[in-house]
Amino acid sequence: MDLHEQQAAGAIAERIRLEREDRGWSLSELAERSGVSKAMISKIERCEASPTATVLGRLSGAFGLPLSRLLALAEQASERLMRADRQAIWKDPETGYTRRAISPATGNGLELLEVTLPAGVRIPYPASAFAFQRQQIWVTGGELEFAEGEVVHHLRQGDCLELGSPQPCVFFNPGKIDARYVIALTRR
Amino acid sequence: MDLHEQQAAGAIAERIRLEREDRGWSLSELAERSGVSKAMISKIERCEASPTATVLGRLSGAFGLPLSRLLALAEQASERLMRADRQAIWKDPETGYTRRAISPATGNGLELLEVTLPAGVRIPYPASAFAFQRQQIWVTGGELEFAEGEVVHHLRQGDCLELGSPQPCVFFNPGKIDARYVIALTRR
DNA sequence: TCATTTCGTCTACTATAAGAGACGAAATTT
DNA sequence: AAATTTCGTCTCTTATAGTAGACGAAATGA
Repeated sequence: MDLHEQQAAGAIAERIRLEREDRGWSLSELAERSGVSKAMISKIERCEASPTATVLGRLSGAFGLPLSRLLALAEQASERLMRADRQAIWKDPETGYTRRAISPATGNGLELLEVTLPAGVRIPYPASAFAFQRQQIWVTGGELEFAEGEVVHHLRQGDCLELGSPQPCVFFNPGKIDARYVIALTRR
Repeated sequence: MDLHEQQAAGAIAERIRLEREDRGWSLSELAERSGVSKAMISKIERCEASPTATVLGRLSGAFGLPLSRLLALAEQASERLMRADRQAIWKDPETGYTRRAISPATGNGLELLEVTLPAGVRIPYPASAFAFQRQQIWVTGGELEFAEGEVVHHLRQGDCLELGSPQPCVFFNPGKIDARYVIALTRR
């Protein structure tokens, strides 16, 4: 279980306890309302179990919240300050492509990602990935060839590109050294 | 498993398959990227297993999406037309309080709920439940005593109240017959 | 045409989520 | 103060989530 998941699990646990206590419900009461055993809810709140989608659905139902909203609240619950050593990092085992989530979960829809793209690596994205967001790409090191639909942009260190309407895109590093760039995006 | 959960599970399954296929990834490829076995991903996509929060976290990580966003997309994926017989209903076993989700998941932030509140029943909500939404209450049958912080509103059939700033609220049915009302709310 | 690879499903097994009920601590009642 | 209730945790069992690897079908290549 990596850092990202640990945070998620802990945040979900806290959020469920919070929603329950806000309503003044005991474990037994929530158990009765949701149909999930109180032993299980206790374990979930203490991070001793990872709830299934089924159980999360029942709990969010009892709270009268859509599941996505319960999760969003959980993610928002964390700190406004995200220390460098707590930022979630994800690395593609195959290409060495690395993505670091800079922003705290409380991003108010604004997210910063720092990406390292090894030389020669090509990363395609479907148009749907850009459907509900605006984003900019700021190259901080190396060079990047960014294909936005049919249009190809050659970006060098310091360049910053704002993306247009959603299109299938490809990130490609044509150079001999790692490319580094920052993605800034706002949701919706 | 009630209707709400069935839909959720099915929608999650579809969404995961969609995100995977959009990226042109095979089960093996997603398995490698996410650290979840391809057998498990196959079961999840075919609704033969309910993924744990841990596994959902790994999958959303591989897609580069926050978990709440993946779930939100899953919920949005359903039809624009929500047939009456497919609307999720939740009933409090203790009080008989019933809530029906009228709107399709594609509500664009607009949700309609129809509530039946039995005579004499009292339902409190914490202020936090109203934090990121505007809502109105429209009484369609019986009468409703709605306490918004210190202020108490007596609502009769046909009345419609717009809620103010977030405060702890209480729904109470002072009458002798079921109260029925519609909640219209916009998120954020 | 036959071999090789790739894909998703299936089988068998292990790890763990989930439920039923017991238990001790704390609060409440009489 | 003793009895009763309420609360959250713990124990034990069962159900099922999750993994490793085999398998047949389809696609690809020689």
